[in-house]
Amino acid sequence: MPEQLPAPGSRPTLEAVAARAGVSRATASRVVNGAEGVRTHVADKVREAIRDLGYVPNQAARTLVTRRTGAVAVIIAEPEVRIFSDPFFSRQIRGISKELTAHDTQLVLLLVEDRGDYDRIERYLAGGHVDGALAFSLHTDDPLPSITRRIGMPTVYGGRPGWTAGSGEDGVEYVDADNRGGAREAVRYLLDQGRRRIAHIAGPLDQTSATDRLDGYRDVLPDGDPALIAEGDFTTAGGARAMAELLDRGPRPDAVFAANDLMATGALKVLRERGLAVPRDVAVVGFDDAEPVAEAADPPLTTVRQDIEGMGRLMARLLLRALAAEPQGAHGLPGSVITPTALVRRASA
Amino acid sequence: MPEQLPAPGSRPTLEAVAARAGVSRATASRVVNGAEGVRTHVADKVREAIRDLGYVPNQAARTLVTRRTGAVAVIIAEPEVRIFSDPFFSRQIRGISKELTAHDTQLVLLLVEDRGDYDRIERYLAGGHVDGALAFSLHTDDPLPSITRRIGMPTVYGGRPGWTAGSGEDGVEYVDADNRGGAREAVRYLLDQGRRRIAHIAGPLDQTSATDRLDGYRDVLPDGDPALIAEGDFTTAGGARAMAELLDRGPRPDAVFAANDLMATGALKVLRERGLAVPRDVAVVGFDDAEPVAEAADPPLTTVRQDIEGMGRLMARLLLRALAAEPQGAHGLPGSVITPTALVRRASA
DNA sequence: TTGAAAGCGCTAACAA
DNA sequence: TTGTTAGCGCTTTCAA
Repeated sequence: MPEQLPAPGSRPTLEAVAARAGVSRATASRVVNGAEGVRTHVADKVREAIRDLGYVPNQAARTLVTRRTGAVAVIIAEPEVRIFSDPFFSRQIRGISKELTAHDTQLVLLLVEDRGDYDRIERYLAGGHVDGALAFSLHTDDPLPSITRRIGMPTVYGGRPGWTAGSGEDGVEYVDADNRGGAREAVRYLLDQGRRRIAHIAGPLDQTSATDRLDGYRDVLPDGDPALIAEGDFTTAGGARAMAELLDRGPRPDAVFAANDLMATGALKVLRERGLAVPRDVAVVGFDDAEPVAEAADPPLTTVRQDIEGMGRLMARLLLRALAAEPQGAHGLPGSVITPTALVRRASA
Repeated sequence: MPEQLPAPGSRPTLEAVAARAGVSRATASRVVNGAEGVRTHVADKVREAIRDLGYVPNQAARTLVTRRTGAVAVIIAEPEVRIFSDPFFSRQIRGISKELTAHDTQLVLLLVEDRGDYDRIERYLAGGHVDGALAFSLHTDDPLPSITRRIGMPTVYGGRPGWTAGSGEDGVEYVDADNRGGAREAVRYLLDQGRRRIAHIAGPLDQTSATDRLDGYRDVLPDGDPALIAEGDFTTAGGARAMAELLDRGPRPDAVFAANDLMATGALKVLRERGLAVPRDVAVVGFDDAEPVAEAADPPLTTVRQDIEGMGRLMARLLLRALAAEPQGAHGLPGSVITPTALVRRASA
């Protein structure tokens, strides 16, 4: 007769499992955690009790003693507009989720609505809810890095942070696409097609993905006309605005390289409205190969593909590696990773 | 001299706060939790100690005794394709996140990749990681409801579950848009425009959002030609396929009501390819008013808007209410909620 | 190979 | 109004 009958409505504890299997709590714990040195016969009995009782370990109790939560925070701080119009985030989260799941780690999503939210985020991270963090799209003055540093939370960034000059010095680890190289390839391609006035619709220049792509454009066209560069904001509307600006400014460009597909779509729309044929009059190249935007565009977009889901997986993998290396505390993370891009040819250029 | 010096690298505990403030742990706890009956002077001293030490309560310890985690799971089980091409989810998550944040509740994201994942989900929910769950897009045979029922996890669904005939009987609570009413409005509008052969591109008929919209279409056209109905899958490609089918089948429709905007976009593309003018030859109406798809479409889509973010907020609110009512255990949730839709007129019809 | 026992940090009776 | 105390369910020495 087990003396530890579970209270009605509550879940069975390890104590109950132990009692049912006729062993001590310690032994039951060993079996649950797959530790060595338990006689197979005993282990089997424990497993049977676990099955019978439908036992599931209580995470809070476990965390309290191990100081590990088995959870990772994903922090997304991005103005409303972009999160929704850009499939980028959901794709990357998908990659992250796959990798975390494969390692029995949970994903806690923290959406930052406004600046004041950072207090909440800091409290949350410091409260021991998660073992590490993944963060995206940092602007130059983002308070997150100083927070994670202060509380010693291992963090991997998606996209090169604005304050990092080159590759991962100062201990910041990140995963990014080869934005600069991809941009170079796009512009070179347009050049090879015989285009001579190649414009660029840049993203918001407080984001490194935007500046890196602009840098790539300039690498190929170092003596380009500055009037051929307009700044957008990574949205369709912004792309349209920039395209209109470009057309109004002076001699018509015969090609446009937009820093993402959404802006390229906006450009397409303006070109159509103005009666310009794509690619005959103006060739258009985007960036991202965003699903379904790029393929569904009219005409379908030639664009620079980046493996977004793969980048997400990579971020998770780097973080998990860091966590395995040091249970908690200072970073000391290894280098960052730059993933390759590839030009995808469709009808727009 | 406080005898409880925090171990190096670890965070200060309530014990340390109490020692520094010269009170007992219980009193410190009362201050942290804003309980009544602590002299202001004492409370101030405790708060000062909290500030000085940078104390943040340990969630695991708290959860262990209160049996509350302050976290809610959001479970998304949807084939890859749709999650990424449809802004629906990110929008709804946004609404959920806002509401949860406002109530100091965390959002744990569980993405279901395949059927086998449900074991993991069940273990997770049973492990006391979260107080409740929000789930989406249940197909008729989804195993989730039986799981949440078995382990007594309060759950609110997004979209009417397939096994529910009408409104929230059998204790299932959900939030859904007025799919049927919205569909009726769309079809009536086309009728009012003088359209006579109105086709419908339905969504996958194992989802209630698809069947409800089809029902709305049939409400208005009870004697319609069955050849005017084609089934899609809520993707652009599926919409294109269905539109092609419709055109190949027989007398050309002069209007199409697609069950979502993505499929409407696909239809638009096929119509354009076949040299049919929209809306002159064929009027097109979508559903969702998806950002940026509907507005960016060519021509911009007339569509049925639903307040997706609001639905997300509502889901969270219902769940939080249920959690407040009963700390844990059986459901007994109040009724479900149907939110209104509105026709948005643009150029396509 | 197993068990006894000491906490992890916190809340919540109950006493004072 | 405050303090003492008994756990919450688990892991992990340490001894047997």
